[in-house]
Amino acid sequence: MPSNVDARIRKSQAAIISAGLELLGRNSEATLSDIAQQASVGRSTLYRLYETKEQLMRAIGVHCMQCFDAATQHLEKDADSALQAFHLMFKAVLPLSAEMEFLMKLGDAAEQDPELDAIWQKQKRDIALMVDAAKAEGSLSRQVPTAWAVNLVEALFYASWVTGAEEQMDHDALADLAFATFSHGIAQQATRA
Amino acid sequence: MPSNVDARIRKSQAAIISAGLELLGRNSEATLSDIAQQASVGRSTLYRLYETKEQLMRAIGVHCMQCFDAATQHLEKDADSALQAFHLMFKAVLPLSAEMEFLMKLGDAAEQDPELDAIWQKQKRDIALMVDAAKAEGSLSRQVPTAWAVNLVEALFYASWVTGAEEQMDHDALADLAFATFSHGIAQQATRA
DNA sequence: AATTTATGATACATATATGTCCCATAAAAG
DNA sequence: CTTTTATGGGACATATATGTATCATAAATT
Repeated sequence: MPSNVDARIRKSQAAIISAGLELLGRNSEATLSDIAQQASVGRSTLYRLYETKEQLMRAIGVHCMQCFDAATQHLEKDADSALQAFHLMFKAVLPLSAEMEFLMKLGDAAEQDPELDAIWQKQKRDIALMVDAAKAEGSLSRQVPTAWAVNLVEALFYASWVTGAEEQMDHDALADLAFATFSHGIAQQATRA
Repeated sequence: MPSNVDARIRKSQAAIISAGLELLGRNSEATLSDIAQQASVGRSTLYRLYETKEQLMRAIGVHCMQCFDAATQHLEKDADSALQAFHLMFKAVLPLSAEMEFLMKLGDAAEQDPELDAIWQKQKRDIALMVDAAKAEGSLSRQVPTAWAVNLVEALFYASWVTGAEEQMDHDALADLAFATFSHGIAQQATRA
């Protein structure tokens, strides 16, 4: 899609978002000068495209959400069951490590910004729906609070990301570990003597 | 213990550490002025006691580690099994929510500071020893990488802390949830048809 | 090819957090 | 009670990130 906006702008924006994702992900106090340099873009251009630092953070946050949405959109269609959807989710999300790192490190900054917080809460609501579907299906225990399950998913993202960074494990193996931990951890105990 | 240091210094230090724990935990870009004010202490006093902001962060980090150590020291003695030690650990650690929040939000700042990083790594090594003990005992699966189990513990701390902040759940219930998720999640599957 | 438009470099203004110094005062220590 | 010592407040210096404005140049759109 050509999109009726100047090609130079699109190029600059892409470079800035990518650089910001990397630098702000690694160190949330990275400077706009650092980001401009990393993006091979003049500092003026950055300020022309994003009025303030918060707007840049917001733009990157939105970008991350779009990535997540794109990666997780078709889960419910492709999955055999509501539970399996979580497996596909881990497989789809773990490769987005840069975006994950950004959202992780974002943390407190997100709470202050209403727009970023809205994004974050929407993600959680989507996961909550998946949890409820799995409960309705009978594959997740109704004893487990939905809020716990949702936060557990986030936590498993975190654990996967950290483990992937420390050890040299590929995303697929991590996704399997995460899903096994998730499902066996809060699955309804089928047959117990 | 009177400790041969002036009573005023001890009082100031305690107030500063407490204020820093709270403010830096909530927003890692809190100002030294903010902290001094919250501690009801002159800014000069803060600078007299801690030469730089990093030193203050370090001091708070050390304080947190001491709290964790104090809370988890007797686990292995009191626990019936290596696995149960994790249950006691969750119960002991979750009430330290301020310290947890600080260490969570610390994140990237810790990696930069060698002393804080050393503290962090030591914590992980201690947990790794507990994991290995539980593996040796046969209550945790040897299939699960120790690194994964360690990061899972951290992740469950995170999930517990977030859930506790969102919902109004008491620490004991959260500890039970976390332990159940942990043990059923990576436990050796006893009898499976 | 002509025109429009984004770019990058530079200079400039500003706010703010950090860190230092000093001194009268108050509170411990002896 | 006397001496020692930490405190708090204020003034001061400094570095640095943010944000603004200008303009010649280069790259797109037409």
